[in-house]
Amino acid sequence: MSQEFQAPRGFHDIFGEDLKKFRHVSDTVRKILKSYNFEEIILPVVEFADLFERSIGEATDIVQKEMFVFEDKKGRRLALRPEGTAGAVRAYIQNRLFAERPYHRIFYEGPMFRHERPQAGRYRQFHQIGAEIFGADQPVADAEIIKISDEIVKALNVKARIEINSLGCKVCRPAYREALVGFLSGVSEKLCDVCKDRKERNPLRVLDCKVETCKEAVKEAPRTTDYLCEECERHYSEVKRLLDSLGVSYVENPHLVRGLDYYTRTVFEVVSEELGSAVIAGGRYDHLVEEFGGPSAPALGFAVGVERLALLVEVPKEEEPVYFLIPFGDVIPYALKVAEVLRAKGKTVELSLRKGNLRKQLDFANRRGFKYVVIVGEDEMKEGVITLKDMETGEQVRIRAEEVE
RNA sequence: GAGGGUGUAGCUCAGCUGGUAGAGCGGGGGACUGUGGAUCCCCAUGUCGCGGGUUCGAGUCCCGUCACCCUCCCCA
Repeated sequence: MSQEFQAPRGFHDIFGEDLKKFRHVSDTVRKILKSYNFEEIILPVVEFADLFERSIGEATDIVQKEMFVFEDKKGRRLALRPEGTAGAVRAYIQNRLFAERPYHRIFYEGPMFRHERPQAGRYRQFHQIGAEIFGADQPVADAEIIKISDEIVKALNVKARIEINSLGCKVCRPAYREALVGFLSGVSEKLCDVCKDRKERNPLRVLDCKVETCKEAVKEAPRTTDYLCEECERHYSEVKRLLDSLGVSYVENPHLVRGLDYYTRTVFEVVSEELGSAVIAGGRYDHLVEEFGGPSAPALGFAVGVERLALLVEVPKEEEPVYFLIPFGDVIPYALKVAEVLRAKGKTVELSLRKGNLRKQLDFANRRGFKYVVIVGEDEMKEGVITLKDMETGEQVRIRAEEVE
């Protein structure tokens, strides 16, 4: 067999066991979100490129080198979405959801695209489930979002720790940034080459660097939390107090900054030690809706990395039994009738297309792991019955299809 | 985008310093046309990722390319 085509780098077919894990993650997350009454919205995969450029930030890596950008026939710059929040904000404004009621909880699920080098748990097309709350400035909303993340990893039985931080707001962030830049120029020689560059472009990210010398250099750096204005401080304390009362365990990471420009105040990540990366992450973005021409609507949200979680989960085995129907001899029309009767009773029935004698058929059924086999031969047809065999016990009975329980 | 590794049958992998393809598992057929998990026999596993070069001769050496894995950058 010579093969002409393969999927492009970073694009994957998801099937078999992987798909079972994928669905398990997705179903679990959706169930939890629905229990909080989040409403689903299906968002387009393509948006105008500048939607992402202006929300995520021109200087970020996602925008600078990871976006799939292309032109339509009229020369407009479109992009495959690299994340979901920007599109959700656009939809919130465009559909005037803010006019319906003071706040909104929505969620969406689907593929995201980033043009980067694939690695374990990282693909060019990957899937996220994102949830957003629009029109809420209360700390309880932050606590709720983080609590949901905690519920998700617990429900999936995944080991992960929650890290939180506060980045401050329009009022306190500039002062902090200035202090940080000042500090960084002082330790400039100790920083790695990447960080020397980052210091100018995106100074907050230096705090996040994994190079040992940088970690060391940055130990005494000013912390975002030391520069919070009174309101941000109060907000952050309240979020923590609520998390404590909910029994959600977390660690404060003053160096957690996140890579997207739109974040304000609370940011958080749910980090898997095993993967060494975040499986859920999010935060507050209080000005984005307004910046995009909507009303003043403080908002927050998070995104769940479905593939990353799928790498970490075990799928519970509780599949419904499948009836494997073996027609034997010249009985196809009768066999089809039998299948119809069983399906009408809610059973899952697979008609065997395997050729060969009964022994082969049973051998095949055994290897496929079917719980039940239904044998329909000429004898059965004559009497209007079926032979139902339990493959685990080996017991079998001759009954009418209508009598199957 | 940078660095390293890998690519041989459906899967897991052998194949020594160049001499024209192997094993196990899996698959198909049979022993055995109405009763599975066992055993035995037989069969096919294939453009050795793809393209070029060196050579009398390339799975093996060289170059390019594509994909995957790992590290970095960054992120879910």
